[in-house]
Amino acid sequence: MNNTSYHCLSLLTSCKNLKTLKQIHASLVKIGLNSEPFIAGKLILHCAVTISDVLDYACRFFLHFPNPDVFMHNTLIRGFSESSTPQNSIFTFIDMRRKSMVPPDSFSFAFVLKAAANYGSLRAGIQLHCQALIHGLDIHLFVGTTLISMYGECGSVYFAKKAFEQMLEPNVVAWNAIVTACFRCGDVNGARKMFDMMPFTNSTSSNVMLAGFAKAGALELAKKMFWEMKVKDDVSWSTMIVGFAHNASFGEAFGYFRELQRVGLRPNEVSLTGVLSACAQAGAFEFGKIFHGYIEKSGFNWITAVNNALVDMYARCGNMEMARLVFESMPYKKSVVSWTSMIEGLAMHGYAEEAIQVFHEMEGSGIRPDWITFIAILYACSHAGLIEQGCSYFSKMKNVFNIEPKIEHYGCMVDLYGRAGYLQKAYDFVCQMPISPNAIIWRTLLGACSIHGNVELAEQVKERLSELEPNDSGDIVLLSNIYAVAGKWKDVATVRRSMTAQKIKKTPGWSMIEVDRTMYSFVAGEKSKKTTAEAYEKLKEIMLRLRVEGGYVPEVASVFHDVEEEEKEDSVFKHSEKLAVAFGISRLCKGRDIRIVKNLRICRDCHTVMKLISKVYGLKVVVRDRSRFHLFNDGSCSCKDYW
DNA sequence: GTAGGGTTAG
Repeated sequence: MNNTSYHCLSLLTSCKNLKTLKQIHASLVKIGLNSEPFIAGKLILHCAVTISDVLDYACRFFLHFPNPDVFMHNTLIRGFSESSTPQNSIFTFIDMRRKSMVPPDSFSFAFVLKAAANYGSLRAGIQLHCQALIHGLDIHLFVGTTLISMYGECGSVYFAKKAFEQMLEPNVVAWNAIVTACFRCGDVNGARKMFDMMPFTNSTSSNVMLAGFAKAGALELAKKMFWEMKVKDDVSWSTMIVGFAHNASFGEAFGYFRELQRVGLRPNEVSLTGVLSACAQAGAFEFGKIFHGYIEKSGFNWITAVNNALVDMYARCGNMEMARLVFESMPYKKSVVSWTSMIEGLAMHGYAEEAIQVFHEMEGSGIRPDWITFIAILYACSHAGLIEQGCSYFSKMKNVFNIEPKIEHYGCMVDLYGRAGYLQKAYDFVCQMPISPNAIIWRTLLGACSIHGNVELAEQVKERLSELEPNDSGDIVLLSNIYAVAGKWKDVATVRRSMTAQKIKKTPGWSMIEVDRTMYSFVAGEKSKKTTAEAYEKLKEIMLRLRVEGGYVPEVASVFHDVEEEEKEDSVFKHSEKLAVAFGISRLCKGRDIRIVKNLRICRDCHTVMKLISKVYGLKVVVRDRSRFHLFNDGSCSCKDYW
């Protein structure tokens, strides 16, 4: 290789964006080096892997290259395997087998199997396994390990174990892979068995177990193992903290975070994202701000993942100004997660237009939206009643971005039509879906029937739901409420009786509020706690003032059963968000916003009460319910009563 | 010149 080639190579490696890359490519063409296999390989490696989102360019270059070698094929296969269209990785592999004279090597299989795993296609995985067998590469150590992981990710623990058994000399990585595969397929006992049989011990293997237990929700097992571990590295601690956050054990997430510092370790970026996720879910705004301060001080604000967690935390704590500030001052390139978090945050707050604008900015910045971005944008449209725009994004996703809609996207579309009152259209849409609808899809439609009081359709939908998940308390309560609003008390009674007979309990509603850096939770109808008693006292006073000054009339139409008016009032009076807001008014300093997080959807009556409180008491109330944010200010809500 | 197992946000 001559000096010019070396010069071109070093230019390539330092190149960071498509514009410079195009310039280098042009000069390569000029001096005739673009057909040099080694240089061409490096060029394609750069487009397909190193610089993000220039895969199209890599592909075009590849297609025009006379006889691409195995390296170039592998690189393109690798680039597609991590993209939002892993199928293209498999197509490239097939093309290589059909058209090219170069046989695949162990790298080809490692990459293309990863694509099958990312695509979640067991069928493709098995066919590729056969191909590997034909080439005698199925027993290759790296290929074998990738086979195990692929089968695990495609949900077949049986094939994963088979692939493991066929390995000649499995090393520690292969053992860890089979344990992870068992966990991924929900085979916790299998994972434990394999772990006990392992001829190696290192801390990675134990961390595999911790992560597996935590993901399976077996926190007690994870804790037991964690405390028995002689060497706990920072991954062990981070794994526990993230595990707690995922399982809604927020107190323990914070506790372990403190403890890791107490034993003399420093928090790393993963443990920080863990505690931020706990803050985000619990709506712990004050805690979140403290962690933010720590992140700034200790220099973790350079890490994209940490910033993304901050954006999400602020958004879920109802502070979009701070979310935006973090988002806009991110030092490194924003990732697709950064953009999506921002879009979702805006959408949750009902700022649909802004969410759409950020989506366009994202397109302009060259970051390709992925399937979750589309969920966020469809959610924004459905919650703002932007039906035409929602439909156009849905088709754009398929036609422009080549992203195959998943069941979640179909769910958004059902919500889009249903919420806006096009119930028949929503129903037809469900019937024509190419994927068979799951319980969530039908439940979305049932929710729409509830909003628009369509009893007939609700009954049909509930029947479908009963086939899939017969004992879901939420569905039964929803149907009963639909009957109640329609005044069909006989049907309400029948539903209630069957619920009692089958011993189905209603999911208790809870609300949380942060006062003086302490989280207080309230449960509907609960009377035992001291804080609850305090809240009840204050609530009585508030309701009286709302009646006198705000002209409040209780909205009790959806109350569960046909009882006297006074009793109905009493029933909505007990809702946890009312207790939380009363507690906030009683404890928080004047002028402070009240922020509440609730696990279920806010009811119509509570919604009215919050609006009146914001007017009569002259304060801002922010309620994050199961599906979105409500910002109550001066007598109205940011959701414009559309939720 | 490219690869496999553990924790990272939406």
